[in-house]
Amino acid sequence: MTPYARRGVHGQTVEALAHRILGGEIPEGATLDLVALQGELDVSLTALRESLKVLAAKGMVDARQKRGTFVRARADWHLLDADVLRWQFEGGRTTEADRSLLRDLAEVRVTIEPAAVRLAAERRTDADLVALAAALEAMGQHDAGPAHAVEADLTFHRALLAATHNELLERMEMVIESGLAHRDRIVHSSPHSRDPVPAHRTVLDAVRDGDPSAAEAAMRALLDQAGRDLERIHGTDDTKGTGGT
Amino acid sequence: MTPYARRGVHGQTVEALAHRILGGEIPEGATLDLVALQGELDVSLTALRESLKVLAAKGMVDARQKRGTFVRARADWHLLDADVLRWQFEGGRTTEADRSLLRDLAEVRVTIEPAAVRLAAERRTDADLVALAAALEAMGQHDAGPAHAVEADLTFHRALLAATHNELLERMEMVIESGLAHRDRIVHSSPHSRDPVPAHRTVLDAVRDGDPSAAEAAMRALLDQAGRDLERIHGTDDTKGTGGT
DNA sequence: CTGTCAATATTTATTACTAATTTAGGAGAA
DNA sequence: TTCTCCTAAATTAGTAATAAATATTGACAG
Repeated sequence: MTPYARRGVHGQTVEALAHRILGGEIPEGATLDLVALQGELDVSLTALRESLKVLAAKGMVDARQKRGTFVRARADWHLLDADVLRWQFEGGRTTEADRSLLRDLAEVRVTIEPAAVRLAAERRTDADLVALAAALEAMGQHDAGPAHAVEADLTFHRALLAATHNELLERMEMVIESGLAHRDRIVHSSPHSRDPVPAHRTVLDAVRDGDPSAAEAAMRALLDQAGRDLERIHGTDDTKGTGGT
Repeated sequence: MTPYARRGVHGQTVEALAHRILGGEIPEGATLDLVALQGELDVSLTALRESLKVLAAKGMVDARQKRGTFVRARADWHLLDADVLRWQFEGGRTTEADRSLLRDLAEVRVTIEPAAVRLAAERRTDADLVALAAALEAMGQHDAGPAHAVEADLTFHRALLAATHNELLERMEMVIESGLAHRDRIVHSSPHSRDPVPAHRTVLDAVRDGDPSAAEAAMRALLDQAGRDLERIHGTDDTKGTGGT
């Protein structure tokens, strides 16, 4: 499920270290005291090193002989990595950096998704359409619980990216997913939520018709509406609002 | 420099494994015979495990008890990771998958960069403008060698992403970089290459003026021209062509 | 002042062993 | 038969101690 093995002591060690670094507890450029951490986290040196290897693979730390193991500059973090993205949200309560990340996330969505639907409209196969229709269907089942609806929403957007038949764009799923997940944390399943299905159906129709411009317009409308809804909730701190992307 | 520690025996092991998997030598879903690999690569079991940890962090393998360590489905690979991207090109000669990846890369650029310059035009600081101007300056020095020109080109586009002040978009650099690097391998520094500076200057001017629409248009023109040039070279296999993005 | 060489400290890699876990498969019950 | 639970084997996960490699530092010679 998760990209790296999250099982066992090792996984916990990775998470603990990641949270410390992403939370700023261990600042950029700091050299880690391996022995101290070893005792602190209660793991062996080998386990600690394997954990650091995972973080190194994500550009967060670098271990060099003599100089020691140190935290790399934030500019080197693989912020597009699914784990790094998740850790940032898990880390702490809503901070300033958190808010900034959220803005960035939204901007990426607005960048990627309209372009993606254009390609999807041009390349979608019948199988893609089936997947999209199924996701839309699932979104319509309001009685299956809020978690179900969110999952269906995500599935729809994932299917959309898959329909581009561009492997790289498909991987942007991680970003879209993070954005959606957090959005959901704010807009926690209000009973008065606006029905997200119609807007999504408009997108699907355009994709089915192979009309890139209409698809893009529909997607922009969808994102724009979601953004305004979110803003409204944020501003008034009122729990009524949107129910979907 | 590289995200994971590439030094020593360990780095080599990671690369070797990565190439085997990305090259299809070890197919998706295959379970790895750790002991066999250990002897084959001539490393200890621990070192092998640490290498696999790096690959696990990039979504390429998963190690589960009893079931063994196996190659994950390609859909799980972190294709947006700089290393994974690089390994794919390093792996083998120009294959069909390679060509497909190249197309995907180009599409991502066309998606990201026009949107990025819009943001850059709105948010660029004076420092950003200085960096952009410096990169443009460097591009103009035709006598400094082809490698220098390519590096300057890259620097320009990197500075552009930085000017968006969106950390996530900034990380897309990896993708842009891969695209540029490979483009360069095809368009190997023709002496008759078209001067890339004017098109880039148009972009810079629009960004300086804070005109998002003009900036986007200029970037689209730039990408479009580069794409057509590349296509022409590809089609006619003629070495004359573009000299910049 | 500069470059080479060696001392030194610290990480990386090896070896060998133990522990934890998970799934396959069988036993027994419904 | 089929489902559940339990046992057992297989394999990764983790520990610890040691050896090797390598980068930094300082000293010394050119």
